[in-house]
Amino acid sequence: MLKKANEAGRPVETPIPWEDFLADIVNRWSGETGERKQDRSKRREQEILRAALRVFARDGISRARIGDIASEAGMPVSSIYEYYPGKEELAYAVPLSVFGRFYSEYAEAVAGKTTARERLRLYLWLAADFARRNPEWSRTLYLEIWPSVLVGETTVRHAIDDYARIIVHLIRQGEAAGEWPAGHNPYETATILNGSVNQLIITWLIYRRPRDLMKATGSVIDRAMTLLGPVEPPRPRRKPRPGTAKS
Amino acid sequence: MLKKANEAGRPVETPIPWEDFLADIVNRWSGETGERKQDRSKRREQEILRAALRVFARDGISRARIGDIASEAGMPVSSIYEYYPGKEELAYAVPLSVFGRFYSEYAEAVAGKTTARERLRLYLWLAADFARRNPEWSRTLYLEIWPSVLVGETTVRHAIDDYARIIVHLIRQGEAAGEWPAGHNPYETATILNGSVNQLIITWLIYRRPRDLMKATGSVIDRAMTLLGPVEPPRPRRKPRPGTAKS
DNA sequence: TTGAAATCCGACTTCATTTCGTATTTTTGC
DNA sequence: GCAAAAATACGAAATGAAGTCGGATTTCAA
Repeated sequence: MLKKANEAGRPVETPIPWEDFLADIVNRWSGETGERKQDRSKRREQEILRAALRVFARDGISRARIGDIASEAGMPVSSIYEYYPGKEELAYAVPLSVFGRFYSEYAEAVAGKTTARERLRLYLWLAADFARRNPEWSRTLYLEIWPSVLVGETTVRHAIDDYARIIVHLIRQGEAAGEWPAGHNPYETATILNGSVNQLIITWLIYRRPRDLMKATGSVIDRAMTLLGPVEPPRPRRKPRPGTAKS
Repeated sequence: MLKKANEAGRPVETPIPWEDFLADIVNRWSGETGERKQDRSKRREQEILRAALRVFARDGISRARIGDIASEAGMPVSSIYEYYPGKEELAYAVPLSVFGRFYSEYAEAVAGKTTARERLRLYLWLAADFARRNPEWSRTLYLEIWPSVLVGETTVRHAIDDYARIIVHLIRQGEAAGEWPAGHNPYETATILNGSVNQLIITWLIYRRPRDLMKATGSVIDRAMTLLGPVEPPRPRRKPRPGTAKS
């Protein structure tokens, strides 16, 4: 097992087993949304969240009205306040309720993968695919919540931090396993990977371009991941040359 | 002159000279903010914008109150409405008033650069540096305006579109000049470059990390730009496509 | 200087968020 | 099962910020 040195005084913690690391995160976000005692209330809370998801995605958080969410959920306005202290808190609860599903999906899908490269590729790919399949959620998360100043010390912020943590972890994992060289700052690499995929998703959400999001995602991920190092150590480097002049 | 083929029916327009292309954009955003007749009004409008910039950056757009902006600017609330139809429009006007400065700075700094690679590198670098030097502006732009759903067919959106257009243009420029091969989709390359730098800026704005933004920016840009191709093509001896450029 | 246009500003209106007291339903103790 | 207690539901009323209006004031050009 390769032993990694600390850099810049930050504990690197490579030895944490991948399964534990991931399970920890999955558990943290798959919990129930609230702490309601009665069953009826739990159902009601779900209805509020589903209604809020739709209305927020349709009108944007700032233009959305609690009244609309209430009627969409089929209950009086004041009942919303029984569950959430205000509009802002509700807006933060909405993406969280879906975040757990993303991590679960990933945990299940990644089970068969053994290399850090495969795991990382799948992770980035799934992020885009999940956003594509849950457009109302991704609209609210990527266009309104994620970059917002308002995200102070909130729970959503921790969920988003975990999102990035996984990428950094996988980069270190690949270094430790010798899948790619360890020369670069993992945070910088993660910034490039994460930023590329986010940019792709955001552009798609706003402009519906590229038309085929997942095709572009595959292509962008593959290119960005070449920054990690050679695909397969023994293989001589060959640049992708898709545009052959003639067939 | 290199003739580029259209792809996906979108006009490519490579032949547009760089200077004209850039001057066009600089002019578009360096104009005056409003169409006020009196001098006093122009000063007043500037005061509103400056006050709004501060308050929006401090409280976030949704929490900011027009009343606070008014007192910060030393005028009654209703005077704000004399200049802007509402809070949302004011929020969009704020970043625009600074956008022109960014393009001007770039136009001036890029004047000496002759290769597309240098121009592109400077552009990305300046974006981060400008954000760092104007934290109130960048906070509002990157964390609230830029990704927002609310940015429908607004003027800010066009300003942001131009931001991305420049990147794509420079990538094509480098292809045309043989600085790097032309095999890749320029939009994908632009997504990676743009996304990486944006991610870096956003992370810095929220977490103040990396501590030294510009050092990290240099490093991230250099790495991401290696995706374009070899650093120095001594002589473009073999092009992927036949019949390209000058013999 | 002077009048028309531009601008200023305090009071008022509108509308969405949030609070509150009571009614209703669910759970708990026996 | 049956109260009593706890949890939840909801209408109405309060709060507060955004936005409107029309008369007063200032600017500018002739």
